[in-house]
Amino acid sequence: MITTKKKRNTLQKTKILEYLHSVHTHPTAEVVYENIKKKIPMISLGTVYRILNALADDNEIIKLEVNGEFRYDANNCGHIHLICTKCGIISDREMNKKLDLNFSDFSVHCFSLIIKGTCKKCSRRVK
Amino acid sequence: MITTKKKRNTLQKTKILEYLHSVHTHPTAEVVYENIKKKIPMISLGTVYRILNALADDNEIIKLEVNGEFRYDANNCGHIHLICTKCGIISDREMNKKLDLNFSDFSVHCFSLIIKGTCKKCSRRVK
DNA sequence: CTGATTGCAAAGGGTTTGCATTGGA
DNA sequence: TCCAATGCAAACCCTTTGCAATCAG
Repeated sequence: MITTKKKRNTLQKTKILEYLHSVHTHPTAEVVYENIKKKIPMISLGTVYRILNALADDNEIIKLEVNGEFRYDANNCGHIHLICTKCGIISDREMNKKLDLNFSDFSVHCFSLIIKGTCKKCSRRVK
Repeated sequence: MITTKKKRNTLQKTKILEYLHSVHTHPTAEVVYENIKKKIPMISLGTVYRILNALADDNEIIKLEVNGEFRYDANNCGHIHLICTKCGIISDREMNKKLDLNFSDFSVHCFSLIIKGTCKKCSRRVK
C-alpha cells in the first residue's frame, strides 16, 4: 500500500481550480498559464503543468488529449466530448441515452466519452 | 475546392498497411517502425510517421492518443477502446448497445469510442 | 521546524520538417 | 520525364524534471 503524502493548498492551486471551474473551453496548460498569470504574475509554466497533472491524478479534473497536446476540464461527468480532429475544437453534449459502462475488468473514472470526427465548419472544406 | 494531389503506392506504404491489418495491438509509430524495418531495413522513422499520418487523414486507419503519444490501428469501426491511463494498455470491446451517434453538426468518422479509466491490474495497486 | 510546492531553466522525447535524392506512373 | 515519396538529421514544441528557495501547516 502506497501511503498518500499530505497535500497543501496553495494560492496557485486554488486559482487554477477556480479558473477551470469558470470556463467551458477545455483550455491547454498554456492557456491556463496565461490566464493565471493575470492574478499571479510570477507563476511558472512548470508549476501549472504540475498542478494540472496532480489534479487530474486525483480525478478532480479531466485531462483530454487532442492533436498531440493535453487539455484540461473541470470534472463534468456524464458528458460526451466531441473532438474535431481537424481544428481541435471540443464541444460538449449531453448523453441522450444511458450507457452501460460497467466492465468487469475496467473501472471507468468518469462518464466522459470522447468521440472524434469532423465538426460542421471543417467538413465544409472539401478535401 | 482544394485539389487532391495524386498519390502513389510505395512498398513502404503497402507494408505498413499490411502490418497494421495483421496486429491488434494498437502500435506506436516506433513499434511500427521496428517491425517494418525487418522487411525494409532502410526505412526511416520520419517516413513511417508521414505514412501513418497520411493514412489517418484518409481515414484508412485510426489515430489514438494515449499518455502523450500516438497509436495507430487499422480501421475497425464499431469498437470501444478502453484505454488505461495508468499503464496505457488498450483493449477493444464490442458495443453491447446501439449508440445514437447522429449529431446534426458533427460527423463521426468512425464508431470507435475512447473510454479512459483504469484497468484491473492497475486498480489493484492501491493509491 | 518540515517537507511539500514553487520558479527557473535545462532536459526530455515523441513528432515534424527541410532538402537532396529516389523512384512510381 | 515529372513530381510524389523517401532517407537523414536537425528542428520543433509541448511536457517533464532537477535543484535551490519558499512557504503552508
